[in-house]
Amino acid sequence: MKTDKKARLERAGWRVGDAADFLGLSAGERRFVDLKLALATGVRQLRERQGLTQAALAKQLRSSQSRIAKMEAADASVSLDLMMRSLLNIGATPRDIAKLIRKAEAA
Amino acid sequence: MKTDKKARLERAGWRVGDAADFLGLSAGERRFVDLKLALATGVRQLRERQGLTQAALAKQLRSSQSRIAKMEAADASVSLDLMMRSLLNIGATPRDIAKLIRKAEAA
DNA sequence: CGGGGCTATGTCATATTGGACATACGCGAT
DNA sequence: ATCGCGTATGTCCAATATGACATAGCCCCG
Repeated sequence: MKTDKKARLERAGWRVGDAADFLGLSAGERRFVDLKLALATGVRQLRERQGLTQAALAKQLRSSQSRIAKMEAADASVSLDLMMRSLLNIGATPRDIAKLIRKAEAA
Repeated sequence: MKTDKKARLERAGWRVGDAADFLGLSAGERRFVDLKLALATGVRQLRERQGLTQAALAKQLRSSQSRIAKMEAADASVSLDLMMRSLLNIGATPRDIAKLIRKAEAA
């Protein structure tokens, strides 16, 4: 894993390469955060493509600017549910989402 | 929407075709539940393919049999996060998940 | 007819996530 | 330098999801 990516994840509140490693869950967990990163990117792209500010999107989703920011940063405090709902309400189709997820393949 | 599907959703705690319809969020919400249904199905298939019981899977995921049951029923009380983590820990690749999501296209 | 193994459903206390708010940061324009 | 605008980050407490447990239903075997 590239160090800048690692740093980015750690800033986002994830503990990378720590004690969880010897537990069976870590492989899946890693994929999980990669997947979240991919969706986070998707949200930002879609939002920008529509020329919306975070605040505008927040209003549309009845959320808040800070949530959107955290979401786009794949902060550990935001759920996949919120990301998915956001994507779907921004106009992403299941197909678009599937595409985003396949991008997480590389990891 | 087929009536049996509707009934299943309602049993699972979703309100289908209700007041939310005139809010902007409903289209996305519908896609969201379809997506959950698709993933729920995926979890069950993968689990059965591996010859695991719900209890066994629960242990592997440090969860409980009842959560797994609700998850496979796409109960409104289970998050996408749990489903994703489960899928990933069961051996589903992002690619597999993307495929499941594309199945939600039809809806 | 049990009894055992598996799944379904309901409830509860605890843990995690949510929106809101405040505030800091970055950056271009005046 | 000081706005103005957008984004980032941190902290509240209200709302929602969690595992655990109890219990019920279903099959299948004896």
